[in-house]
Amino acid sequence: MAGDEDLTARARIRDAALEQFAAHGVKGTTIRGVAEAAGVSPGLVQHHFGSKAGLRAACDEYAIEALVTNKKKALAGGMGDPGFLALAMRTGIPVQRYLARALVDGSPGAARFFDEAVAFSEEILAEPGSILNRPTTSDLRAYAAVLTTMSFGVLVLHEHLHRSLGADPLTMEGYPRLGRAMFDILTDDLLPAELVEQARAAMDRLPGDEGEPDS
Amino acid sequence: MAGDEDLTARARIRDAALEQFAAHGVKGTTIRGVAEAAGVSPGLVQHHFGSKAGLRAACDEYAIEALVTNKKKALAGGMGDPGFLALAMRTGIPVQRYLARALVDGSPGAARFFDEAVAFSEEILAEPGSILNRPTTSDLRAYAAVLTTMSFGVLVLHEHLHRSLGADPLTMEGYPRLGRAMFDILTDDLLPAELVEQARAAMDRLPGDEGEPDS
DNA sequence: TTGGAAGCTGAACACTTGTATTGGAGGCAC
DNA sequence: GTGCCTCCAATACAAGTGTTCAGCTTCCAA
Repeated sequence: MAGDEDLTARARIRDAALEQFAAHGVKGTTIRGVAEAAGVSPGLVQHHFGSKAGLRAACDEYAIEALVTNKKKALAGGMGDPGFLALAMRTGIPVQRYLARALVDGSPGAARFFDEAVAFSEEILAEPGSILNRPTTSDLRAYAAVLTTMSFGVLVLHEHLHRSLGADPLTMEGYPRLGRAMFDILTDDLLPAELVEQARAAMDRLPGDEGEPDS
Repeated sequence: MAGDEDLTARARIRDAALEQFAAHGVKGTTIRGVAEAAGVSPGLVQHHFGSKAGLRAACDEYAIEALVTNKKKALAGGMGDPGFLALAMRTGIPVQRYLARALVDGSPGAARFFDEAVAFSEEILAEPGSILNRPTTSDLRAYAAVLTTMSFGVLVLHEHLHRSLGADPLTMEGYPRLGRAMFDILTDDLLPAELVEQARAAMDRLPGDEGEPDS
């Protein structure tokens, strides 16, 4: 927001688009809206990105690149983190919000991003010398996928969490409550053993399920 | 899909709209598209619902009502469930998908729905004689909110889970893997005690956080 | 039979959308 | 200066949008 004038017009357009896409979705944002937010003419958006699809592709690329860079930094910094969580905390908020929305709107980049996050999770979970305890599951892939989904879910629905908690969990003010709650949930034995057994048995009786297929 | 012809045109329009809203978002669905899917003329949509906003409001109302009805049935049936989860499984898939999308697109109905789900979760968690173990947290509200968010997150991002797992977790074929993974995750002590302590301490050092505010 | 209300259609209107085009301003090599 | 490039604004246009409206059927009570 501050110091926007330092950026090139192209960068300002990209940033504005990132924000608009995140806030209103792909269909909901207009070239004209992005142009106005960036303080340029609609024509310039076309000039730099060719089309709305091109603009979105540029946002995808930028967001993923920003996230990868950050991930490398986080890992190099040596902070042991439970997969996505700590990473997400350190990454630019606009980028996160953009990816969260892209995940719902269905961009190819976001899908790739999600899949990589799952693979990364699975890798960490399987690692013998991991910081994490070894998960007790016979279906590591599903374990990783669901864990990833839950993490991203918090991102995607942060607006509702904001309303419910009174502070945006994606900001420094709101994050601690979210983080503590997640730790509590992941640490707690919320489900009584009998209930779990009962539910597992029930699911075993469901049709169309034969063990855990995997590639 | 089958036997649609039995429904009144109004109901067919509503069902088609529910599906289109879920699939393409509010901005992405058109009156003409809904009309075509329902096999009626665009004019009839206007006739029955007045406007696109009216159509959406009707979908909101219908979806929530369908869910509430189902919840009552589930509770009356006496199946102890961990809040939303089992409930969601028994509710109509289109309704779920619609609400998931509405949660992201931001409809008043969906927001209310989310808040009620949090309240319901909190209630069950606090209940002394609950089927669940008592959660160990000093911030029950955040606990319930995050738990709810995670559950809904699975719903919102089910498309990606589908891609990652090879089967839609919202169908009978795909659900067991999702369910088992969720149980594993909620049951596991994934995070080592030292790591949790360390992270909690780190969050205590964050600025802008004074205990847990509550209403 | 008649009248009117309800269900329903298709065309038309006003507006927004993405995109294409034209052309101007400012720097830079020659 | 001249030509040429990039950056940029303004306008124009075709497609798609929500919405309106006149008129058609169908049904049912009086």
